[in-house]
Amino acid sequence: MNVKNTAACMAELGNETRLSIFRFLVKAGNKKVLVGDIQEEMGIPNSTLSHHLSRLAKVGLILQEKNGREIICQPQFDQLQDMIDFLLEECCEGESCLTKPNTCC
Amino acid sequence: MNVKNTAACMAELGNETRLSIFRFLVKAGNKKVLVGDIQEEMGIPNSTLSHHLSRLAKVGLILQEKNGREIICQPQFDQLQDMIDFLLEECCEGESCLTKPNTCC
DNA sequence: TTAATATTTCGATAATTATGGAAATAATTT
DNA sequence: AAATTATTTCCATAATTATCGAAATATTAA
Repeated sequence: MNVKNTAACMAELGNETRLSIFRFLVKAGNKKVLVGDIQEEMGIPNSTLSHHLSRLAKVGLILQEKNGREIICQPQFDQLQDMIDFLLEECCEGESCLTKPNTCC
Repeated sequence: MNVKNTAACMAELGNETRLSIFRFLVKAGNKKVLVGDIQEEMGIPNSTLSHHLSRLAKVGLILQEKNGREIICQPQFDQLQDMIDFLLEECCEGESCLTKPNTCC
């Protein structure tokens, strides 16, 4: 992971609509969630939803798998974890940290 | 934590310059870092840096404490942790998850 | 082979953001 | 008090983004 990638992921999750979509997928976990399911949950127009999903997919936070005329959306936990790891990578240069000594490093 | 707050934090970290600034502060941990130190590290104009710092402060990811004519900047680990926690809050509805069973929930 | 369904692409508009120069403020030193 | 230092505010510009209606595409069902 690097700054560019991590910032890109963060930016995508930095939109309320996309964050809600992503959390919905994270919650669903290994269930098969279709674009239509997300639309029903979120109540936003097709085109808007499609825009957000393609952005999440572009940075690797979700994967879209085609199945007939439906598309299954899955969150990519590895990518999420890499993003979080990068954020704390060099925390406190290995020493104890301000608020919770030795817990964040 | 809620969607609004978390998205706001993510959005701020979704900019490469701000992410670099924030990681620099996280790395420094409990050392006193001044705006000028960050400027030296980043090599960007005063006005641009000030803009980014005030955005990070606005969402609570950093705290700026005035000390004479200098300003000490500190990362807010609690806010960071809350943000990360919210992201995984309802992960897999408590069941094992796709990539690393029982590790993310 | 027509109709229905699921999803994306196109196109336009409004809003937000990043950037940095110049001036302003505020604290310290001379 | 004048000069220096640290940082912010103001201003303008260019770039990116969110939104959604309408049309397009692709798959399945009638």
